[in-house]
Amino acid sequence: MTGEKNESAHVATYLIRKLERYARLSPSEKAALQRLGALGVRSLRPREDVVREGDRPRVVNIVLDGFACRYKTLEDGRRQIVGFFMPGDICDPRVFILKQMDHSIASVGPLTIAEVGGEAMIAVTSESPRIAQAMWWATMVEEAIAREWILNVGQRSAVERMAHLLCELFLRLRAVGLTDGQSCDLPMTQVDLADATGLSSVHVNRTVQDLRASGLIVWKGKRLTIPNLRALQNVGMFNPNYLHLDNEGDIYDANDW
Amino acid sequence: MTGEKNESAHVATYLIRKLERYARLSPSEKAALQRLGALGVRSLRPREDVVREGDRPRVVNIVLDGFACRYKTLEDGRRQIVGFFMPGDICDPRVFILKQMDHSIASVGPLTIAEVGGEAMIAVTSESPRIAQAMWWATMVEEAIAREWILNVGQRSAVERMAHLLCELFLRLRAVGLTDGQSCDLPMTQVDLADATGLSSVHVNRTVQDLRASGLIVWKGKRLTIPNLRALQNVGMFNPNYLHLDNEGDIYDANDW
DNA sequence: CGCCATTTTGAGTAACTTCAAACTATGTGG
DNA sequence: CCACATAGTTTGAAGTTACTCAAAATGGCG
Repeated sequence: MTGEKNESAHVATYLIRKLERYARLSPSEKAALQRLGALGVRSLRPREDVVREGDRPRVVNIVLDGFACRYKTLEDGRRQIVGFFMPGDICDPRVFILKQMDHSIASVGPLTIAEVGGEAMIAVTSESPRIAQAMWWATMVEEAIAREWILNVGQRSAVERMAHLLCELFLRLRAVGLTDGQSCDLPMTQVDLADATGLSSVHVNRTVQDLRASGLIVWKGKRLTIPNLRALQNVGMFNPNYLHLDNEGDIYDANDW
Repeated sequence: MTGEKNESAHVATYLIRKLERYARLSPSEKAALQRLGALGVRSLRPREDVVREGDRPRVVNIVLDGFACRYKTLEDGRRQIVGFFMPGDICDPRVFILKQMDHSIASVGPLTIAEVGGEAMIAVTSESPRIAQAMWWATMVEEAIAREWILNVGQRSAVERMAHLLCELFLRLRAVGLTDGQSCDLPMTQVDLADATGLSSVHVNRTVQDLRASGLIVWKGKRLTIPNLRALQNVGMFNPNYLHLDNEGDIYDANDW
């Protein structure tokens, strides 16, 4: 029950934790983010669309709880997941600039999101340059993740790809405090992983079995354990630099508490 | 000799053309962009690195003339091109926020770029909200392109992939006025295309030959002709929506000329 | 002309796909 | 608590696409 305790008390907890990966925020900045996250809260069941390709984006979606994914489809039904969203992730702080969505967003497991109007997003960033910077940072990290995925799908073998993806998910979850030692919740099915890695679900299954057999992962019923993260990283040739998790904007840390 | 005439007279011609895909700019805004592009101009020979993974980003690079690419490599040498830059493209208007590059940028053919300091970038966007918006727009388009590449590499077959990539390059070039009817300059080698599509260069060669045999492309010595763009788009299941080229910000058009 | 980069060809192979069926969990209603 | 339905995982076997290796041909350039 990921984050249920926090959800009621602090809607934007993960958002704040995420942005604080870039720079520490002042209490008033945190309060502003809390207000953002509390605006319009929406709950979805697994596998529901949040926005569909072709829609005119009306609001900025911020993930409060659960997982979502961006995906694109080809005319003939082939589907590619092009990114995962987890608590704290902002689905493009400036989407509303665009006339139409070029991809869809859907829930993976059960999902809670905040819907924030464009004006509110602009307001929060124009009031705090540090938040504005943090939004740019988050956007660049997203782009970096997309590029790493191109590398993943373009060059890595099936085992490498799976290992890499699992490392990424684990580290991103850990960055917002959603891991529990070596374990974390993972609501996605093998079919989802297939769509995300560009492999067939059959091959994903065999690959997962390989990783299990090597003792690199323990994965049962929506719960993933990585006994030796370093080892899994090696298999996936995972270099975490693209996640830019090391408090890069520490120069911008708030000093007004 | 792509853009040589313009280069001396109007350094930032393509940058302006590109941003005007989003919203028409006022003369003073254009002048500001001209000044940006004229700051530090740098020329590179083919296959030289502009920035390397691990570097601390110092400046924002803006392509004035020629092609560049972003690429990432794996420990064992496998290389993936994760995006191409062409004249008018900005290599991340806010890179300097990050502590280190998570990828490298290199010239493809001969390349001319402008190096713009972070302060100048901030200045130009804070002076004109329309330019600021246009920078966000350009960034989102870049991300959209990256996502489309994930789809390309993850789901499309070799022929589809090649067709799709060529359509993208052609349309992006056309958007800044660098096509000549059905033709355009393309400095990349088949090895580059292989690195960009995640295929082996041998297979790229065979795929290109297929496309040639079907009359879909004429490609000889750095010059590409697409006799029937619609047909090539169909083969690649190319939907241009992700390029957001249709003057999406027309509401923001300047009315002060 | 000669050198080097690039493209092209051939042949054998590996990685992953497809299809189809069986098995296992999970949740629901009686 | 069982029976059933449904979603998800697992297995087997055969097929394909694209890869590798290696060599030959072509092209561009000084």
